[in-house]
Amino acid sequence: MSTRTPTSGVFDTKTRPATGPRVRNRVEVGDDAPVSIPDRSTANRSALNAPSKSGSLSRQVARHLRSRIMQGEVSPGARLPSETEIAVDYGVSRVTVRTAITLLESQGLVDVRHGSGTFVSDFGTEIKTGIQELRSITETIREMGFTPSMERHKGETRAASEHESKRLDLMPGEQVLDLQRAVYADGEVVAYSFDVIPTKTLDAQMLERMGQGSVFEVFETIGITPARAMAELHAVSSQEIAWGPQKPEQGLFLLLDQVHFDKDGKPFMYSKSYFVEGRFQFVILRTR
Amino acid sequence: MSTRTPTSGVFDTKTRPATGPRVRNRVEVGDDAPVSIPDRSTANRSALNAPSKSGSLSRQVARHLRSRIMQGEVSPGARLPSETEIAVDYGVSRVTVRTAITLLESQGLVDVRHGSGTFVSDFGTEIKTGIQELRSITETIREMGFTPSMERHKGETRAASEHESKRLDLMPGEQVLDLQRAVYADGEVVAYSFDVIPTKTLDAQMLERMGQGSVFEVFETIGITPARAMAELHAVSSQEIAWGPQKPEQGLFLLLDQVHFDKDGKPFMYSKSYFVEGRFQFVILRTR
DNA sequence: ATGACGTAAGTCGTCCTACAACTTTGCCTA
DNA sequence: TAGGCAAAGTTGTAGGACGACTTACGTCAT
Repeated sequence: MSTRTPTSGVFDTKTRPATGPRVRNRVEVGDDAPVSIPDRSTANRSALNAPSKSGSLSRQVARHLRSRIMQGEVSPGARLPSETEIAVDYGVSRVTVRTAITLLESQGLVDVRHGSGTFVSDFGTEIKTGIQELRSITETIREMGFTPSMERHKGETRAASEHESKRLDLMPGEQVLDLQRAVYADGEVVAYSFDVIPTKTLDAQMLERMGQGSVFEVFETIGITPARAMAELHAVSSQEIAWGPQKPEQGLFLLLDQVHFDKDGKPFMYSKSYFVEGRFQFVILRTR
Repeated sequence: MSTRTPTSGVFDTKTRPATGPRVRNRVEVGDDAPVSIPDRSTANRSALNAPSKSGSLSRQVARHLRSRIMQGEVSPGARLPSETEIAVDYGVSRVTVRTAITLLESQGLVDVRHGSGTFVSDFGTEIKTGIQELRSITETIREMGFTPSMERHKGETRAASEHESKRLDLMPGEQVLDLQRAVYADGEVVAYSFDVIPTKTLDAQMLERMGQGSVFEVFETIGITPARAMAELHAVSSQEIAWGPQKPEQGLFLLLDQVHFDKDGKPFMYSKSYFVEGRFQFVILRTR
């Protein structure tokens, strides 16, 4: 029985005025008035302004819904309010809500059933460390309940190789920061990270900070927001990758060969992350 | 320069009469149909009927667009026709096209830019198989332009192991079909597939057909629609997996250890797919 | 009382039309 | 020539309507 009875009180029904007037009249768009925002602000509508108002409206709604689901506002298997309800709640059109939900569905977070409703995936919340979500390794480790740490093995600037130039869309011979680090979780090595970062947009101070903590966090401070990464998966068996006292015996790794892009689609980092087989669990939710 | 000049002749202009009347009259489909569908069927609309008419209309459009892109009808970086054009072309509403494109975008196949157009993603490398999409191996191979084939190595019924029972939500000792096959693309082995299928819901004839072609297709015929799969990724190095004359030397594989669920969330297959390293390119688009 | 059946309400899927927001192009003006 | 502005094209959102599908419930015959 995976079909539950629609929980009526989920989400926010309680927090809304039950019989409010709910006005939605578009106040007569003035002829020459270039912009006129119709009066349809509401509780969650304004909530959208708080965390992140970047991107299209539907993406904002998607983000907001996502965070609410992740925070357990709706339990797995339970039904979401109808699209119409959500639309009214956020003060947006049903089209926008549908677009947002389509996004969440493609991420496997919810399950839309024609004629029945939209349900939170039964495993959707368990896989928040799924590989298809872009986040830093340290962040992921921390979220899994371990304490991340890093050991820098190498950190020097050099000319980019042809392969790297192609990936990073660089001119031949441009300088890059070559960063080689071991990643630990609770003192146990879980991955070896090889990052290549163009120095073009960085100053010396940034270069130094890159070696310390999370590369992602440094990027954030200079206004580069990682938006997506195109990753290739490979199985690798080699003794040339690891180093140090904890160097794994068999030399078996899962390689994530990836180029990171910012929100404008510009590549800003090329990295090869070798995850020690067995120490890190990669989960993918595959959908149609 | 990731922004290319919009190639004007992309997609289907060449394959259509350049200045033709652009007939858009209904071809057939008539029958006794009481419903009167507005006259907007067209070339690609009918094309939707051919390969796979399962799922919602927008999913059909998404599949069709996807296959066209995969087959290189539009080169990476080039612009797709406008949503309106596509809608007219397929004989569907723009909303449906938008839903389809949203899907493709979330899979990383295209890049939608407000006010500019929809572009085929250009990440330096050609887009290959997105791993987060759930499809049969044979289907994927076929879409990449190769001819898939299979060789059955083993196909017997036995009692499920404890591990398998847990994954498939079975009672202890229940019977399963143990299927071991090699997967070929153009005669070259690319993967070794180990499928475990409960026999509970199958008759003898189905069991036999399972061994022949795509398992997914057989499931489709009995009303079981694969909806999602929870997959674990591993790197494996072993000589115990492959067999036959094309057995790879180094025995290095990328393992996809996954449980398949139907649309109701019930598990119906547990499979371990060992992909020969280097023969199959897995791509993941990671987003925030 | 019980079971089968049909109906009605609720929900997602698609369609249509219209307009806002954004991008690109190219003409026009200073 | 450089800059700015207008227009055309494209995606994003809105609102209303109806079809398709699912579920719940009441009715009726057994």
